Amino acid sequence: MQTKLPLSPQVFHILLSLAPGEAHGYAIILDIEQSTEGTIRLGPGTLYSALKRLLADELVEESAKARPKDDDERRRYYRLTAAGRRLLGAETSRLAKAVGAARRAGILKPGAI
Amino acid sequence: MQTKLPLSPQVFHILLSLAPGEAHGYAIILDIEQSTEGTIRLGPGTLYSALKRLLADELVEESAKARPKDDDERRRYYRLTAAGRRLLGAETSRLAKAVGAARRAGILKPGAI
DNA sequence: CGTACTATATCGCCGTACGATATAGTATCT
DNA sequence: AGATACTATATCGTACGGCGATATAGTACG
Repeated sequence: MQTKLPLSPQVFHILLSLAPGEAHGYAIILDIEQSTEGTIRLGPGTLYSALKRLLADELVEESAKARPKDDDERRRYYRLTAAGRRLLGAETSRLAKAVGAARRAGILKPGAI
Repeated sequence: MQTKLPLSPQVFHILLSLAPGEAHGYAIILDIEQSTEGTIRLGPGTLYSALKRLLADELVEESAKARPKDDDERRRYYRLTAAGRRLLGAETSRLAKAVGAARRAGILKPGAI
């Protein structure tokens, strides 16, 4: 994968899901669906293949976190690397500029978020 | 093409380029490169195939605008349809929410745009 | 005891981003 | 005049990635 901008919306949301801390794959799927109000839905093919690429590019790493003893054994936890966090920041900044340009072009209704 | 969200960054910028008014293909390429400071660069393959799809989906239409008499005859001008403008607005709103979420997650350095 | 959910993983299809190439007119430089 | 670069659109082939389908299997519920 090209580790440069722009990121696909899917990859951006995967990284964003990992920003607060570690999460396992299925939790990422649910989090993205919830936080985007259903606009972005990842199937397993999208998520696990994207995670594999992110691991290979060292933007994400697997974390051997201390699990509570009733945690589902199948879960694998992931977290951002420093490079992943930087890339997420760069993409966020790019998107913020794009939104600003769209605003200036009068795309959003006055008062829209 | 799916006329629903999310848009690819490339398609988003093509629509955004057409927001102020009509433009021809090559002008779109130059405008995107300039407005993104070189972050997004479309090759002809990307632009013209995307335009073809946007025309087929009636998000963009060709405009027979009044040309100045010294205008390059080869140029073909495009403009947003109402549906295209709505879609661009929906995508902008989606991106604004995503940027807001990233901000709340502390991704951007304090003071960043 | 069947249905649904949780959880990860792989396969294959298909759309699309992209570079290469083609064509050709215009502009600039020497 | 000839070479080079830029403007402008178009098509082709490839490669990557998003995505659904499928597999596996454990958990939860009624």
